Formats: sequence, structure tokens, C-alpha cells
Amino acid sequence: MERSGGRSGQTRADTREVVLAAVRLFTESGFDATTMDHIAAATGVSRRSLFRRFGSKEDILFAEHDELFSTVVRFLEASPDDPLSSVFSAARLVLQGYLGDPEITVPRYHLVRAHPRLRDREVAMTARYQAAFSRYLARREGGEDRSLAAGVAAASLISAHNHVLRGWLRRPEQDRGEVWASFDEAVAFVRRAAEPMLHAEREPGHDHVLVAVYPGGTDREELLRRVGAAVREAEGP
Amino acid sequence: MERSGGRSGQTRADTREVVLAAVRLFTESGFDATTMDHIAAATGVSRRSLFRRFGSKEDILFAEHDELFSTVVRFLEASPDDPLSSVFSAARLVLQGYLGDPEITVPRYHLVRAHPRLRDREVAMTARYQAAFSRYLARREGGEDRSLAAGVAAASLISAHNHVLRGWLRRPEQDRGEVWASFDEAVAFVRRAAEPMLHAEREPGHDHVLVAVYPGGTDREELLRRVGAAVREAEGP
DNA sequence: CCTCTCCATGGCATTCGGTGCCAGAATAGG
DNA sequence: CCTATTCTGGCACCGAATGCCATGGAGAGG
Repeated sequence: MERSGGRSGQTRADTREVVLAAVRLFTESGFDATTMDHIAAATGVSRRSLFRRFGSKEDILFAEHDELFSTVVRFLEASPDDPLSSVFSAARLVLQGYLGDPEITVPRYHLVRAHPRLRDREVAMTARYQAAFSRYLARREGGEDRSLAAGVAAASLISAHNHVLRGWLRRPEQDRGEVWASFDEAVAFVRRAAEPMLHAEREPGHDHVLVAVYPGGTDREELLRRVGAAVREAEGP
Repeated sequence: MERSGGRSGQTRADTREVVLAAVRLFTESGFDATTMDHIAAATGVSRRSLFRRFGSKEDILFAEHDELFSTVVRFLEASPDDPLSSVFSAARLVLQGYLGDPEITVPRYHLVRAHPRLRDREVAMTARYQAAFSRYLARREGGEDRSLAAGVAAASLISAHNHVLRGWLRRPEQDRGEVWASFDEAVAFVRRAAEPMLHAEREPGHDHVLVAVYPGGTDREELLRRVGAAVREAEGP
């Protein structure tokens, strides 16, 4: 079957058209006040088919988001190496998904803010991303259990992403360049924290400040040896 | 009004008794298959009063959790200074809340795992903690916007907490000492990453290793001053 | 062109969560 | 003991969500 494209014919209301109509109704009349019958009447799709195609009233609002999530997951599965960079790119993809569809994402943001139930739904979505990122970061060769570091890194990244995303959602009219700039900044911020975390066993750099005081004439080799020993001790067992 | 204590009289089914009965029904018959009428019949509380007292069927399962959340928020509000340590203590309080009530938290964990809807609810709870922690960490004097660092730190802590919590929930019979040990470890892990984040502008700790070599007889004050200056130079732009 | 098949649709009936309304019981307080 | 407030439970009702079944359209094969 061919995609009907963007045409708004009477033929078969596309998923996107239904979502847009529903979003409009939700923002005009409120989420609770809008019944499935209203949406059915507005879209020409029967109430029964709406439930069949979307699952629930909430799912209409988050249909596009679910698609985005699948896209991101597929992207991650296709990314072979350098997991940290892959995850950062995935987060970039998520932000791009939001920015690229303001007609849905922006009013949805305001609906979500107003209604606790929808807020929980949105939060659950970000948790799904976080879980996917965490799983991706954790499944590395090497016997040790990296799940703690992976989880923390994923949580940090998601938090930074949401920080930037909220900033844009509050003022969607702002320049996209600024948004991407602050995203890059936030990601760099997280990278500084996460990078040493995931390589914790091999490299020094646990945020220690080492002050070594030795007699001025100490041999360089000897000094380096002692400093190295001190660092290893500071890193712990 | 006096608390009825632990008595299981006919008088007035306590909140906790209702929750326990509901949890039992949920695990026996499944969450969906258990209707509010069943819970009403099992507890002696009318269906109408159940809705009045708990709000919804899900809320019965999470009633104790809501209480814990209020406790933690009150604790945070009463904590004046050293915000990072306060937040860590708050996380400890949350874990304690879980460990202290396995009769509810453990079966709830299995219910949550099985049912996506309940999982979303659980995720929403942790998001509430995260938001509370983040707000608490961000509301510091100083004009700069610390919300990114605060959000990332809160997310990291919550992630670490959940990491430990899940470990216990999967094997609740394990020694409590081990649980607390792994919690301390996880918190220390997060602290190493979060501490420099929140004091990025003021204190050293950007993963530099400073080696200062001075004559053995140097005055302590002088030495500290020079080290401080070197650190500031290394940090700053 | 006709027919058979498959799948999406939509109407119908039903279950169940959730709420408003109101009357009656319980409890505090004088 | 009487009154005011609060909690409770029964009733009716709305709307989300699901199962069942008939219908209709699109495509495959004759």
C-alpha cells in the first residue's frame, strides 16, 4: 500500500492528521474534557478504530514520540563502536526529533505541564531512553559490572538533554543555533564527567588533587615513581 | 483520634491494612483482574471510600511510597547547608524506606516489572525525587545558573540509588550490610563525579593532577597559597 | 469481469475505573 | 444531651477500553 503522503483527503485519515486534530482539541478544550467521540467526529475515524490504531487516548498524544523512540533505538543498534559518542549522537537525534516537529511537541509540552497524568507519561518516555542508553553503554566486553557507571552516565546525559529541551520548549521561537550551542555545551559538560567514569579502572583522574612535596634534588624517575604509587593508592583497591 | 495501632479489628481498616490486602490480591490474581469491588470486599471498606481515600487503584499500591516521598521532602527542607551531603542523606532515607517495608515494596517491585502501566508510575515517582533533589541543589546563592549541574547531579544520584535498590529488590534475602555497603560505594562513585561539577568555578577538581615541588622547609601557608594559585590557573580560562 | 480471501473498519454491548450527589453514621465539642 | 463537622457508603452516571461480529474495500487468482 502506498503512503498517502501529505494529502488531506477524505480517504483515510493519516496517523499524523489524527494526532494533529487531537492535539488541537486537547489544547482548546482540555485533555479530560475531550472525549474519544470528539476526536472521532473531528477526524472522521470511528471511536473503535481510534482505540485499535492508537491503543488509548494518551497514546494519540505520544504516537509520534513512540516513533522517534524506535528510530533512536534502531540508530543505537546500528552503531558499532565508541559507545559514548554513539549515545551522545542518539541524544542529539532525540532533540532533533523534538525541534523538527514543533506543531506537536510544543503544545504537547504545555499539555504535559498542566496534567499530572500526562507528565508521568512523558517522564516514562525519557526513562525508556535512559534505559536504552544505559543498556547500550553497559553491554561492553570485559567481565566487570559496568552497569552502575553506565546507568549514571545515561542518567546524566538524559538530564542534560532534558535541560536543553525544556529551555527550547519554553521559548520555541528562539534561534535554533542557540539551542544547538547549548546542547553542545551541556553534552561537553556531561562528557567531562562521564568519560573518566567509564574508564575508571585504567586511567587516573578521579578528581583528586595530588600535592607532592619532595626535596628539591629528588631524582625525576624516583619522583614519578612515587607520584604514580600515590595516585594508584588514591584510586583505591 | 488515636491510631488503632496494629490491631486488625473490624473498626476501621487502616490505610496500611488496605494496602497490604490489595497487594495480596494483586499478586494473587493480577493487577487488572483485581477490581475495586474485590478490594472493597476483602477489606470491608466500601468501593466509594476506597476511591475517596486513595484516589485510584494504582494509588493504593503507591500510598506508602507517597508518604515516604513527603518525608524525604520535609527532610530536605529542614536541611540547611552542605546541599550535596543532604541530598545523599535523602537518598539514603529513600533506600531505608524501601528496606524497612519489604512486605509492600518487594511484591510491588514484581508487580511493577510485570505491568507497564505500573512501571510508568514507579518511574514517575523516581522522577519526583529527582526533581526535588535537583531543585534543592540548584537553589543556592550565587547568580549563576547551576540548574544543569544540579540536574545532572540529581540524576546521577537517583540512578545510583536505583541501581542499588534494584539489586536488593531482586534478592531481598541478602544481607542488609551488603546492601548498605554497595550503597555507600555507589554514592561515593557519584560524589566523585558530582562534587567537582557543582563547584566547577570555585574549587579545583577538573581532573588535573598537580605536582608541586618546593623546598622542604617552605612555610605551610606559603605552600598552600602557591598551590591554590596554580590550581586556579589550571582551572581558569 | 467475477469471485474468493484477507484485513481494516465501525457499530454494539459490556466491563470497570472514576466522580458527583446525597443521606446516614460516627465523632468532636460545648 | 444536643449540635456541627467529618467520614462513610449507596446510587447514578460518564467515559475509557475491550470483545464480538457484520460490513466493505483492496488485491489475488480464475
